[in-house]
Amino acid sequence: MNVAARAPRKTAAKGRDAPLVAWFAAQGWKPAAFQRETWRRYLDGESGLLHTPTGSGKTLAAFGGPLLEALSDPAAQRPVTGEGPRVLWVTPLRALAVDTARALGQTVQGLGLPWTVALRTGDASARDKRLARQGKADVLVITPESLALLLSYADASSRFRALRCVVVDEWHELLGNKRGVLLQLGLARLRRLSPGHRTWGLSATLGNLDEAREVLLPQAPDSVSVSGAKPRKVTISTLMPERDGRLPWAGHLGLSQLPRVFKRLFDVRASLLFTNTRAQAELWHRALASIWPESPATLALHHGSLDPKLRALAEQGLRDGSMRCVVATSSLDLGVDFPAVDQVLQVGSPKGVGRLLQRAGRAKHRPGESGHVICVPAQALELIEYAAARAAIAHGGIESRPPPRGSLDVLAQHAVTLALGGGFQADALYEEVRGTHAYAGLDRATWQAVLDFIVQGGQALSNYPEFRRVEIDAEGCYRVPDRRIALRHRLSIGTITSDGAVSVKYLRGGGLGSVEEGFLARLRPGDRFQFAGRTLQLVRLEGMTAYVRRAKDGDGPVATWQGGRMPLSTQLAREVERLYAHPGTHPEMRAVASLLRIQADASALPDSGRLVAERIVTRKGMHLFLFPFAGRAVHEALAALMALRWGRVQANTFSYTVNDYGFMLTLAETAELDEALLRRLMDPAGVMDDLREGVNLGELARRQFREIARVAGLLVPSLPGRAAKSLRQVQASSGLLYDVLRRYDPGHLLLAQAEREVFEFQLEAPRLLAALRDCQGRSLALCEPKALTPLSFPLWTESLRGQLSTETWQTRVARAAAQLQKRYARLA
DNA sequence: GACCTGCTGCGGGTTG
Repeated sequence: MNVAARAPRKTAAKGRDAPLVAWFAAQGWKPAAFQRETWRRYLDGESGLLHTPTGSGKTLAAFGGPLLEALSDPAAQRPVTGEGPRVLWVTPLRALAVDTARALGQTVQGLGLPWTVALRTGDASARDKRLARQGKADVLVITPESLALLLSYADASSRFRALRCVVVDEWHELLGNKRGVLLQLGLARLRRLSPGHRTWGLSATLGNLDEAREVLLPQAPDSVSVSGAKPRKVTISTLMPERDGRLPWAGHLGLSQLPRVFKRLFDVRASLLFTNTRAQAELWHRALASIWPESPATLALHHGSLDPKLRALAEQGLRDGSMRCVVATSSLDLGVDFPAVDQVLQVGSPKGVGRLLQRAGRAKHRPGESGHVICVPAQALELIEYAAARAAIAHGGIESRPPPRGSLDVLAQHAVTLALGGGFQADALYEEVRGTHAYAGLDRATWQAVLDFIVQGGQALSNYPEFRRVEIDAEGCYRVPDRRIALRHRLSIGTITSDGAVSVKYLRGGGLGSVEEGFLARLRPGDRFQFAGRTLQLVRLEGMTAYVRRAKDGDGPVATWQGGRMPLSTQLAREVERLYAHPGTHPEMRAVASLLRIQADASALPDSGRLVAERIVTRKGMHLFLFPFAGRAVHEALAALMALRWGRVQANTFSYTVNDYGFMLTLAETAELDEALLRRLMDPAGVMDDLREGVNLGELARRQFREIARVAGLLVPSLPGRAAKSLRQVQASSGLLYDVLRRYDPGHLLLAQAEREVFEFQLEAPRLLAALRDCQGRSLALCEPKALTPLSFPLWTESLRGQLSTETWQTRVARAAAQLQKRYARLA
């Protein structure tokens, strides 16, 4: 149930919240209706989810309840002495934790409560860590990982006795991933240790808000979502191509828009320029720096592979207003607000509705003012995505974040944590974890397999003592007897895994960040490369550290990373598809009108009820282009699937290229193709079996297994301060484990988990199935255009990339583009 | 003349 905050009801009017209202008044504020509503519900003993945009007083809404409770009860004001905390505040980000701890501390002080507020994250002060550890903090701000750590101490059960309230900030960020699952387990533990406390989640707008509440509060199925302040209106504008200035048909960098972006940057004081990839951010930063008229210190770069010190510098500049522009990736999507930012720009595809909203919201918060983002297209078809995002926002079509279920690696980790944290009884813990959303369906046999796994590693590994982590004592209690195992486990707590990266350092010390081994492998000492917004020269590579010196200038490749795939979200893709057929009045659609005319004339326009297929024969062979608009990952699986099935009908050699709109299947030999065959190739029946055969499942599962093995505690983590392990080392140990298990214990729970995750995450099987079913219901427009079309051209250029040098590639693309332009000139 | 693909997040210590 979703309730909007109304005027406070009678109970509140009776004045239970008077102390806070008075305090607010003294600050010159007036509590909002949703705040008083949240306080009232808290005082009535309720848990719930508070749905409200950032910067709207949600902190005081969530903190107010426990404050009021304490103000009316002298016993609750007494500082805790080992049984604390009273309030546990969970946030997914360290930086946010710091900010929150400060804000909560000021409030506590302002109200004259003798409480201690402490921060418990990896980088918290020793004092704060000690307070947390000894249960002497009244208010504790913590991350899901640090909470797991606290639960791993033998006296954990006595350190949460005073708990009255748990607040989970930015719950939408955790809901859809394994970090959220780890937190679900932690919360279930807290409910056991301290029955009766209340839990409040804070969430931004989300497609599955009700589900978000149910996952957070499985123990309170009739709890409510309180809607806070109205979400800020967000407007989207596009840096339209100038009259006659056309946009490229392919590509994603957007540097052709540099002069116009540059002008926009100097219209205001401070801007955030968002890109989709780290390499793209590096390129844009470099391009801007080459024409930057002000002090270089006013332009900065921010992404996840930069040294935290460099990132902090950029953030500080945004905070104190000295920064003019920061080029950033998602590393600045979240977290602390930067009131000095006047304007947000997004280069290239927004990828998702929620993502664009989030970025738009990073601009200055002024009461009553709407959020705004200026979209900068890198290629023509992206214009449609901007219009689609605007349309989706208008009717509230925002993405859901589906919560994971049954992640046995996380469960195994949690079980070892609790075995450390005073030990557990199998049956009691079974009931406890079944109380979470993620493991509500856990059966006895699987639970037993998890227990066997932590006790002896499973049958194939039982001879190796390092996998026998947990012992069962005479009372049937599961415990960790070995201190080394305890240390190892605490070191590998958490669900975030990443492969070893090479850190980049100056000879005289001073880290710049990290790059991937694969990128450095292409360089020799003396070579130059672009990273961290600088031109660097590689001096030498020592283990997992690259020593560099600053190069005056010169080229060299820009650092690249092989990150996630970020497929276009289903919501956005559907909207894009709809706009092709029903352009409406969006200015972006007017700008692509001639392009759509070409597409319609030479082939057909996509539509919600129509699937466009193009068959084009070139010297290379026969190309089939198909446009299901289902995102990269799905298209990859779909292309593999169709190649396999087609090969069964007729022997041939297949290759494919994919993007977010569709894929291109290339056949070495020309083949017959009609609608009936196409439909057969896309038949949803038997998809799973065919995928198993068609994609290299073994290799995918091997990779997925590496991450699962880490979370489950099978891989020995490198100790802090010691050299990081190279990818090859980790690959070797996880690969060995994988092979051993496959051979001697093929039913091992983690192997099954790896395969499941390959289907779910890498192949996006649920979305693939949905796409296939959806295609079944559509009419087919099987066209045979004489030349590449606006939709097929980008895929064709993509397919050339692997085969040609950059230069030849450029020439080929340019020539093809020129030919196309001539052919289509009469239409455009 | 149009072109360089792929994000983010966390985490030790039983002592000073």
